[in-house]
Amino acid sequence: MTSAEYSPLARKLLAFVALSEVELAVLKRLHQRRRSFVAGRDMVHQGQSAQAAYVLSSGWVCSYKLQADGSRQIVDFQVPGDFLGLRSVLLRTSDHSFEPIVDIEAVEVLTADLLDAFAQTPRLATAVLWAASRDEAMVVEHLVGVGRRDADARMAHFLLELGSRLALVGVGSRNGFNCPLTQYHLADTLGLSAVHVNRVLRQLREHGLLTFRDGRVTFHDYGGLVDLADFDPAYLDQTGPLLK
Amino acid sequence: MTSAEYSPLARKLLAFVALSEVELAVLKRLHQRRRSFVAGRDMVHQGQSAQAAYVLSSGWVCSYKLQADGSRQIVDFQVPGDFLGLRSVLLRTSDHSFEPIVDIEAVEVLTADLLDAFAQTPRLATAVLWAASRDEAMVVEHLVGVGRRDADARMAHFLLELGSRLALVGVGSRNGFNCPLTQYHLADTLGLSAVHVNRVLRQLREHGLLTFRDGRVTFHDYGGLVDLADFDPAYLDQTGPLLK
DNA sequence: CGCTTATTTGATACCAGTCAAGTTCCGTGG
DNA sequence: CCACGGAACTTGACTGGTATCAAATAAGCG
Repeated sequence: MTSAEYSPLARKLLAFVALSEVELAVLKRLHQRRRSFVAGRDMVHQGQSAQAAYVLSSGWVCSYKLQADGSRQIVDFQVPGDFLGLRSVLLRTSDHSFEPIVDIEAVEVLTADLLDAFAQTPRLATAVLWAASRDEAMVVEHLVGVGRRDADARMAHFLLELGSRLALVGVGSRNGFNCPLTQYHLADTLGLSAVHVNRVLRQLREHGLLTFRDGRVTFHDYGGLVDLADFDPAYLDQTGPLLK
Repeated sequence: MTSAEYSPLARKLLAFVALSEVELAVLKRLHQRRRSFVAGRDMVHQGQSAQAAYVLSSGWVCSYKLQADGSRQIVDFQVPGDFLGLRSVLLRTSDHSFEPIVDIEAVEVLTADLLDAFAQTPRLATAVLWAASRDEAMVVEHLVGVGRRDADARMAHFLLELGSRLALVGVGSRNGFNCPLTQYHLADTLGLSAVHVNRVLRQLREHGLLTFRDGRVTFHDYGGLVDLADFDPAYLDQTGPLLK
């Protein structure tokens, strides 16, 4: 089997743990049901108990939490191959909502099937734990940004991280990437107001660092951005299977 | 075997997954080596690759990230029974540093032993995944606070969460809890300056909500704090084993 | 073409940071 | 026993980064 034939999830997990034919087969049985969701309409609502998780096949999703006062905080974004709602399933309560940024395709994974698969193939559980750890590392980096970086550095760091993640799955490079997000998404991600996001983007543009325009992010001065944001992609990169 | 005889880690995992005698025995073999660390001196340094994780037996630890400009962001706190450095082990790079707040006792868990144990007893891997998910849920809640709550609500939410966590392990109640943190710890946790932390604490005190003084947090108006912080402890609570 | 959504810009207000100085508390050594 | 030094805490005055309010301009879309 060549790499191209694997599902997005298999490709992701293979970066962490070398899986046998048997384990890959178990993995394959996990997700049979394909589902589509349209942009802008929530997939799962906060507080709702989830019986299924998803693996994103195509499109972008963000997960966020709403506050009593109506403001929202976007926690992270999922791109193809990412898990979606794994924590909701494990903790038996959806503590997030999920919004598809564009129309998406996802495969459903039932809780019971997932737990069965873990019992059958321990290495699979380890692989998922690994993937979850990487996701947590991104949330941690996000927290640091919101807590301790000013608006410019926060924006630069976020867009650099997103660029790196997309480059890892083959979409985008050091020159930039296509990006369906609105400035409101950026605001809710970075803990800023939409108005200020606009000003920050203007500043970055006027300083010759990057442009965010017409659904595309273009990096004009990658090194300058890395300096500004103190960006270190170590936590994203996985050079090869950790467990042979 | 009665509950009191379990190790802190076993007690924690039993809240998520019912473990057999065999699994508990595997768990017990995992941590044989006890280690102590003195307050204020880092256990693991950022960037250093870790070969071992720890389970905290007694004391408090915080994990944090340092920025190039010298500021730091505390990501979370560990109290007895919590994992420490699990992500560092899994991702083979320590992306945090750990500071013992007071003198602590911890048991060392070697990476290789942990992975072996997962292979032998899949349910153990599932249990650890569960525990890691709860930890991530706390980081997410922390992110929301820093991104979208003003300083007062942020402080109130943090102290309420800490109180609830401590109550779960039997230390502290709705009246308050003993707290070895300095106002600098609070500042680095909440993304505020130490000066402003002091002002916020004064306000909360003057409004009759809580006092932070002489190593003790006292809640004067629990309901008022819950309102101010929009606090919902659902993500902390685990009513019983999810996997029988 | 008129509606809505996204973006842009200016003016003003306020939350929280910074700087500076002072207090309390405690441990240590003379 | 007291003097000293350091760490944590406290308070005031001022500054500055972002939010908020308001309005104008573009860009899709039925």
